[in-house]
Amino acid sequence: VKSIKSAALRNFAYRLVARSSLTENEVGGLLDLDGVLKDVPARTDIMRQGDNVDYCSLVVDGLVAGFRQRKSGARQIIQLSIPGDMTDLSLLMSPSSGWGMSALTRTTVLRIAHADLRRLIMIHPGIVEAFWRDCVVDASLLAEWVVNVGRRDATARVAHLLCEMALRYEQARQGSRRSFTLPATQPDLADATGLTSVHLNRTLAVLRDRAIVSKQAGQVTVHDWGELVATADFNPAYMMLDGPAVPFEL
Amino acid sequence: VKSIKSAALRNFAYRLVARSSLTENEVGGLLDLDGVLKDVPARTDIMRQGDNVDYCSLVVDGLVAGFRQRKSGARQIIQLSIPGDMTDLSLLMSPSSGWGMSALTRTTVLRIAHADLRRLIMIHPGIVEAFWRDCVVDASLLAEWVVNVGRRDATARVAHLLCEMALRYEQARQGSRRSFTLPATQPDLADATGLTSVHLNRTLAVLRDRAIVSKQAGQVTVHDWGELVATADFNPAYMMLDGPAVPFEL
DNA sequence: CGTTCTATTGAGGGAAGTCAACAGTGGTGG
DNA sequence: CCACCACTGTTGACTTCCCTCAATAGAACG
Repeated sequence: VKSIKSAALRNFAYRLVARSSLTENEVGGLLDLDGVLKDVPARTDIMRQGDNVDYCSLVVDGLVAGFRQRKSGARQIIQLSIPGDMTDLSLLMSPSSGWGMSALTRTTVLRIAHADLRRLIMIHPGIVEAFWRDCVVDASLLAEWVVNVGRRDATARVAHLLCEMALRYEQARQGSRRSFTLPATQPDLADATGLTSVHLNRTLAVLRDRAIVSKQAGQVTVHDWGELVATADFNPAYMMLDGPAVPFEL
Repeated sequence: VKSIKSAALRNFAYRLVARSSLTENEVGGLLDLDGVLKDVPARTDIMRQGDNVDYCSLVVDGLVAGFRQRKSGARQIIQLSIPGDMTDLSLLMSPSSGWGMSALTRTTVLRIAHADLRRLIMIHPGIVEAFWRDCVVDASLLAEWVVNVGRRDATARVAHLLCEMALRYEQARQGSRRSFTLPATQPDLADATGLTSVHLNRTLAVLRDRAIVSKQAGQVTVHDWGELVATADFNPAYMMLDGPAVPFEL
């Protein structure tokens, strides 16, 4: 149990360090965090929109979707969180959750109290910056999702989502861009791309028939990365993967 | 000139204070900021995606759109900034601009150096929180835009955008939700909603014919706010207008 | 006073949605 | 251990919402 927690915290620290310069001391503070492990079955809500909670959820294993729902029931997935992601760091700055959270597959999360996180950022200014920057990165992904559903047709949309997830899993050292595990169902992917599950199915078939990418029971295999990038009109700049910015100082 | 600047800074402080508790001292620090006023003609780029700048832009007057563009040229507007908004506070956490900025109408912005803003947040921890929270609010708007283009039809989409802008102008004390000035052309609104300008025109016609809302040369008149909210499936919770959260402390 | 942008309208086409049926699959409980 | 059941994936036929192309009038701007 202890090793599971520390592995998860290491993944989280790794994600932060990819974009922010942290001192050894600060990384140590991150790794010293503790929380409560929660196992969540597939297809169950972790949090509802508007809920007030006093902890953040670090994904240890599985896949978590943030979503908003219309009165009609139509669901739009806003964000996908993979192991090593904190699903809702922005909760530190907001009294209640801006969107619902649902486990798409069997998932385990580590709940870390806001009080602990706040204590940490009071001590280490570099961590404030890293957390804030993490929220900015999430916003940049959101902006690209607006472009995705707003200005790409179904094929490009699905291809783009797969490009993004490929690089994220690769960056998190959980597979490569050529092959990774994405335990989301077709209805889930439809909700993430603003399509219906029927049309998403047809779109995946097109990408498979063109020998670009295929998905079998959660396993995504990219046969032609170049073609995938081309059909998605994918430019990874928005993911801010270019390494840490200059340290935060005057 | 001096009074223009300080009015703009007051508007900005007002926006922050609506969601964050700041001390008098901190507000004073904000109001003491200074920068360079820039006049920008209508339909001109302020910043291109990927540009590196060392200042943030506070909208003094006019309307600024943040957008991303596909290789094909298709443009998606990501964000609209009205007077009192800082267009790109997130630049403090990112080496280069994640999206382009364009003035939709004749606009004047106040450029404030990153160094000055950083100096301010080094001194006042409450301002760090306020800035960070401002980025979180922007992300929440982005999330709702994903829902908008992903899961609403054209009528609801346009209605929703108008609801959001109505409350924002009202909140910023620049008109009321029944009547406000939105100096965006129909092609602009189309780019913000993921529609074509032709279809946006027809959609506006529908809303006008139903006596819900009409737009004449930048002036938006809401004839039936309840109907507008209903057709938009609008729930303002995501705008975080419920006043300041508890002050930031342990 | 032309030029360019903006708003409007029509006709036709196409991408994605809807409804429906069925096969595969995995989990669960008897 | 097997049988059931719910979920997932797949396919077909039909519909519809939105796009495309095109033309024109009006407004803003130099």
